[in-house]
Amino acid sequence: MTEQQTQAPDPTRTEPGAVAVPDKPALEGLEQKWAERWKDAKTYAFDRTQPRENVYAIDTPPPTVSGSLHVGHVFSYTHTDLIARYQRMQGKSVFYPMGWDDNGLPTERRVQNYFGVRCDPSLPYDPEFTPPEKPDPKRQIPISRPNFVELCEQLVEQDEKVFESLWRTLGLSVDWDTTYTTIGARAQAVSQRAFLRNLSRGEAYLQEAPTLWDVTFQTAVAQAELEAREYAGAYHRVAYHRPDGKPVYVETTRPELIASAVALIAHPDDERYQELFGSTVTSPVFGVEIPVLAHPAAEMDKGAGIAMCCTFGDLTDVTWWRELQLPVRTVIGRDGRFARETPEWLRSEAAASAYEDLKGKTVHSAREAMVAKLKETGDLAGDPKPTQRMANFYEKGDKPLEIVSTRQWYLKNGGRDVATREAMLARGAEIDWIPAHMKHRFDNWVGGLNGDWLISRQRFFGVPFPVWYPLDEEGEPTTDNLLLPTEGELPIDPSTQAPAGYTEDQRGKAGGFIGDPDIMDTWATSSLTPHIAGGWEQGAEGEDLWQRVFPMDLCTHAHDIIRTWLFSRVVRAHFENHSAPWSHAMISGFIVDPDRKKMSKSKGNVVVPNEILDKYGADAVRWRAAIARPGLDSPFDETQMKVGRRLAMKVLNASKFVLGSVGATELSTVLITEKVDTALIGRLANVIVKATEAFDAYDYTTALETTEKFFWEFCDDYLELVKERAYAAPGEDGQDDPATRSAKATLATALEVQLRLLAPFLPYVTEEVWSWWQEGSVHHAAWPTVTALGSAAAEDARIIDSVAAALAGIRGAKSQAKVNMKTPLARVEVRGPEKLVRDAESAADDLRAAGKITGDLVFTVDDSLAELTVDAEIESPTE
RNA sequence: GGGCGCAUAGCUCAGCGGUAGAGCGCUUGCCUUACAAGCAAGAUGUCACAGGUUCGAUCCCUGUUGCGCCCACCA
Repeated sequence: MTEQQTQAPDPTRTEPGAVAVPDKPALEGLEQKWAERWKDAKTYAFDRTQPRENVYAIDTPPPTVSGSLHVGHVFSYTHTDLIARYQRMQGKSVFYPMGWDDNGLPTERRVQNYFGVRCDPSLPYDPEFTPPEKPDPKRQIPISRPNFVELCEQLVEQDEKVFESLWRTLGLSVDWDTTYTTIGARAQAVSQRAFLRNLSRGEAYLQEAPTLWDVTFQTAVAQAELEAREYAGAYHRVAYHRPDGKPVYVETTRPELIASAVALIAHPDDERYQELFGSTVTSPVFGVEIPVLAHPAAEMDKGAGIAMCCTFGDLTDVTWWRELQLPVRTVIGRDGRFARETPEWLRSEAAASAYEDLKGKTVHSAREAMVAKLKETGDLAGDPKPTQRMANFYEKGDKPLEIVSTRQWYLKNGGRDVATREAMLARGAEIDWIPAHMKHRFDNWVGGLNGDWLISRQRFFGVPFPVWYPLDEEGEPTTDNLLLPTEGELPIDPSTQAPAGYTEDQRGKAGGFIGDPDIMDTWATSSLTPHIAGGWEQGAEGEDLWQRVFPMDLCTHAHDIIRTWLFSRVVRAHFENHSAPWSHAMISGFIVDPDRKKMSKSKGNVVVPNEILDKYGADAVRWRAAIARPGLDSPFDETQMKVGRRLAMKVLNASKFVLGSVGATELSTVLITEKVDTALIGRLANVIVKATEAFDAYDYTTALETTEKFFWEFCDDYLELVKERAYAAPGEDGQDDPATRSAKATLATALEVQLRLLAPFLPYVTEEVWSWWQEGSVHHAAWPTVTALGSAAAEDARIIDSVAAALAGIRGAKSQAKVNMKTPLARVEVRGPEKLVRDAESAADDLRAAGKITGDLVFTVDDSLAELTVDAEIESPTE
C-alpha cells in the first residue's frame, strides 16, 4: 500500500513521511512546548565557524532589568526577531545575543526599595550582613558599598530570569548562550579597556567645569539625560542699587541666588543701559558690589532686559561666566542646600547676618526667606508674578537641575569641536535608517550638542574608572600623573585594589594614592554593547568572534534612545574601530494608548506584556507587533490581538484539513498539472517574490500582509474549490487519478511554502504544524524561492481571480436566497469577456463540485461585459 | 523658535498620476463533518483646506489648518 491510499489520517502513524495531526489542534501550550524544545535543541545557536559574509549580527538593546517591560518593548523586540528569523531562513548564521542592563541608578534605586537599604561608602564591608525581611522604606539601613553591590548583583540575577522567561515565551530567537550584562566582569573589562584607550588617544579627559547636577541623586548628569519640563515659578522684580542710590530693576525667578550674583548683564545695543556699562551696582540685602556688563546673549525683550548673572543659575550664566571671566560664587552645595559656612564675599556684617537665615536651607525655603528679606528692605517691587517656564530635569529626577562646578570625566563626542561633529554626522550617513527620516533625529541631536559627553557619575553601582591619583606630600590628589592599570589587569576596582608600585596601606596617605571614587555613566558601558557581545576584549578567541560579527548588521530600538544609545555607540565605534557599529538601524515607533498618549505608569495606561501573552498567545501578540511599521506610533487596541489569534488558529485548522488528505510525499511540483492548480502556484510565486523583496527592505509588515492575504484566499477559495477533488477516493487500482494527485501536490506544496513564509511571524503554530509532517525545525528551513516551485509557477496567476469570481457568484446567489451553501443548484451560467470565461471554465469540474451544481453549468462569452457575472438557479426544495 | 512625521470608511491603516482599498466594526444570512474564536453575501468616503502643474491630482509642487514627536527655551 502506498501513502496515497490512506484515506483518513491516522494520528498514531510515525513512519517517515507520515502525518500526525491532533484531533483538536489548539494554541494553548504551544509556547511552553516549543520554547522548551528550542532550548534543548539549541535551535537558535550561533554558528561561530561561519565567515563574516554568512553572518547576520544583531545588536539588541539590553533592557533595564530593574525596570518593567511594557508592551512597546515587546513589539520592538519582536520587530528585531522578525528580521532575525528571516535572515536565518536565508541561510545566515544569526548572531543574536541578549544583554541585560543591570548597571547604574535604576538598579540602585530598586535595591534600596526592595531591601530597604542605602549605600554609605564610608562604612566597612560586613560579610555577615543580611537584608531585613520586611524592609522599612522610611528607615533605610546604611550599608557599605561592597555590601550594596552584592545586593545589586543578587537582585539583578532574579530580575534577569524573569525577563528571559518573558522573551522566551514571546519566541525571540535569541541565542541564550550568548548573553551579557552591563555590570558583569566582561562588560567592566570592555568598558575600562575602551576608556583607557580613549584616554591614551586624548578622547577622554578630566576637567573641572560647571556641571548639571541632580541634588536628589547627588550626581552629575549628561546632556542626553536631560528632560525639559514645565516648572512653576514667579518673576520677582528686584532692585539693585547704583552708587547714587538709584535702583536698577532686574526680573528674576531665582531671587535666592542674589547671594551668588557676579554681574548684571544687558545687550550691548540696549539704549537703556548704555550709561551703566562699566559701572558697578550693589546687590539688595547683601550689598555686594558687582559690575554691569554688556554681552550679546542678553535679550532686550526678556524680563527687564538686564539679567542677573549668578554662578550658576542657568546655562546662559555659564556662558557669561566663561566669556566675561567672572568669578565663581557658589552658594548651593551638592546636596542642594545653601552652604553652611558664610561665603567669603558675604563677610561684611550686614551680608553675613543676612546670610545666616539662608544657611543649610533648600532652594525652596531659601527663596521664601529671600523674598521676606527683599520685602523688608523694600527692594522687591510689587508682588511676584507667577509664570510657567521650562526647566532642565534629570530624566529620572523630580527637582530642577542645579549647576555646580565639579571635576568630571568627559568623552569627546563632537559637542566641542567641529571636526568630530562632522565625523559623527558622516558615520550617521553611513547607516541605512529604517525608516529613512529617523536619520534627521540623529543629525538634529548631533547638531545641537553643546558640550562633550560627561561620563562620570557620583554613584555606587556601576563600572568604576580604572584610575588612581597619586597624593602629594600634603595628602592632596594630583591629576597630572594618573596611575593606570594595564589592559591585562582589567577589570579593576580602584576603591579596593592598589595601583602597581603601591600597597593598600598607602591608600589615602600623603605620598600614597587614592582611587577615583566615581563610576561611569551607564551609557558609557552600554555604548559598547557590540564590543561586549562580540568578544572584543577576550584575547584570541574573542578576536576570532569579533572578526565574524563586527561591524554588525542591525540595531533595533524605539526612537527615544537615538540620542543616547544609538549615538553613543556611534561615538565609541568611531574612535575605536573607525567605522559605524552597524549597517542598518531599524527604529520602532511607540505603542501609545487609544488616545494616542504615551503609555506611562503614572497615567495608569500601561499594558502588562504577560497579560496579553497569556490571553492571546505569543503568535497573536507577534502578529500585532508585525503590523506596526517601523517608526510609526501605533495605538494599542486589544481587538487587533484577536485578529492575530484568529490567524494563528486558522493556520492550525487549515493545516489539519490539508494534511487530512496529503502527506509529505505529495511535495512534488511535477504532479501539479491542472490549470487552476498551476495558477495557484503561480500566485504563490508572486507572493514569494513580494514577501522576499519586502523583507530585504526591512518591510516586515508588507511581507506579512502579502502572505496573509494569500493565505486567506487559499483557505476561502482554493481549499473550498478543490476539497472534493483532493479527497476523491482512489480508483480501482488503488491509485489517485492525475487530477486528484495535482490537487494534493498543490495543497502540500502551498501549505509547506506558506508555513515557511509565516514562520518569522508565527513561530509557534508554524513549528507545530511543521512537526506534524516534516523533519527538523521550520526555523531552519530555507526561505522559499520561486525556482523551487519549478515550471508550475509559470502559469498565469490571474486565472485564480476568474475562478474565485465565479465561485463568489455561486455563493452570492445562495446567500441572496438565504439558503445554506450546500443547497444544490439546478443551473449556473457564467458570462463575461472571453478570457475571463475561459479561465473560469478551466476549473469547471471544481466549480461544479464546490457549488453543488446538479444541473447545467454553462460558460457564455459576452464581450459587452467587463467582468464575470453569474446567474444561478436554486433547485426547488419540493422537487 | 528650529527640525521631523502624520491627516484616506465609525476605528486601525494600506495605496496610487488614469473609475477609492484591506482588516476590524456594522447589516443580512448560513450549525457547511478543517475551523461558529467559523463561513457567505452586503453597505459605508467632499482621500483635511486653498491654490498650482497636468488631457487628467487622493497621489507631484506651494501655502494654510489640525494632530503628534524631537530639539532649544530657567534673566
